[in-house]
Amino acid sequence: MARPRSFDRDHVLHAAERQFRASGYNGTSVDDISAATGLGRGSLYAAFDGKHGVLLQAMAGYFARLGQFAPKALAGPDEGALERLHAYLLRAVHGVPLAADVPPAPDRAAAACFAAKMALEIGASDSEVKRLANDCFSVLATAVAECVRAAQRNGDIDPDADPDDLAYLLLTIIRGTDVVGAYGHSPARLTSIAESAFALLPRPRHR
Amino acid sequence: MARPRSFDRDHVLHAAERQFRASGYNGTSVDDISAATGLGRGSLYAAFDGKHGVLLQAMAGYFARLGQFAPKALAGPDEGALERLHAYLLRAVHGVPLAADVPPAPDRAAAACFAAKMALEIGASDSEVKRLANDCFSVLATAVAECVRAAQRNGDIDPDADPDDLAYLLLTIIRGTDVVGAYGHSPARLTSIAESAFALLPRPRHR
DNA sequence: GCCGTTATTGACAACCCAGTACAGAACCAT
DNA sequence: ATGGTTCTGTACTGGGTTGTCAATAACGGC
Repeated sequence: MARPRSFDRDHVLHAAERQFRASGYNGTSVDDISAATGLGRGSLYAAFDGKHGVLLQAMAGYFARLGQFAPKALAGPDEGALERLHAYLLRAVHGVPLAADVPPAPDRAAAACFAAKMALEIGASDSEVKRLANDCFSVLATAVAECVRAAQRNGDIDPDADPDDLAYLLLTIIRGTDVVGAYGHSPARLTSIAESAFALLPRPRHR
Repeated sequence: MARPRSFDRDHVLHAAERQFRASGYNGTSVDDISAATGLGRGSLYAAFDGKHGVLLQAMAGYFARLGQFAPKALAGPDEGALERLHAYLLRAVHGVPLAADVPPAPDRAAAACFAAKMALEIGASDSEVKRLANDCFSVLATAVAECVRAAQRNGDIDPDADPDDLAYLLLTIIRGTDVVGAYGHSPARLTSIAESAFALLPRPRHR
């Protein structure tokens, strides 16, 4: 009946996300997005309603990927919960893990949580971005807290510890490594931070 | 001999810092800086060499304030070291503390570490900003590590723990709360994160 | 094969921005 | 007072930005 789209929507949004990640929101022009995605200006406006629309929809796509991967990586039987937490922490510290085995990104600066980066840059004046970013955080917090509870059931974490508090703390550390990574610190340093954090998790009092 | 400056250099840089904090680097125009500082374009260029110069010098001023306050807040006798660490952590979580008793900022978003915010936004493509930000981090890391060592000498922290690792971890948490704060979480939640982190510090094995 | 419908493209206009140039003002030494 | 020097504000320019528009291309039902 009518001419079909010549591009894959998710693919375009992902390319735009990479661009926003690399240059920030205010640092990327519509022409940059156009070059990164291969789409002309007109198509961008027709399909996504301009720069801000691209951002919102790219963040929604990011949120969807996050909500799909994180629970999968953290859920499972109680026996392996602590080890899953350990593995997730170690990977997250080198960039938000969004796929099973692919390392998140070549350079650390481009691997920081997309939602966090946008929230820090424009969240103060863009409540929609702020809300979307918070949603991303909530999904992760829920998944991590559930994993902590599993580890508690298995006797690997102090049952008196509040699993939600612990989840918030762990995610705060992960987000903190985004910043420390942006300073230029080595992956080894970030791994060391993650290991230190993991070692401090409260173990059961009496064995 | 010649006409003297009609403005206070540090005062101007501080106003510019506030503006950069509120809108980001790419989000503030020279006119914004002009309005925030009360200086005309000409003066800005003559005194600070344009927008980028203003940023660099504002960051240098921030670094200086940081290097002056943090060691003062953390240094002292071994007996009080753990408590100083506690107090610093609790305050830092609500914004980088730069003065003795003034609370850092009214809203949390504007209180995030200036250096960290700039490093995340443009550090990937501006090595000078990246270096300055890292300097800020190093000053804090040194001061915190020294305080950890003092607490270890006093028997309040496990002497087997690596004080540098611990300092990095604590600062990572503090930087992480900048991000979590930007999501819009309440001060109470941030305090809770800080208390959780403090509670997990490794205490001496046998009392 | 034609036609309605939708995507795509490139160009265009209005606007904003960084940086510069110039003219005037303020100060101090003499 | 006056002149030399430096600060201050404003107007200007070249470049880049965003959002829109009209013309063109592609597809599928008929």
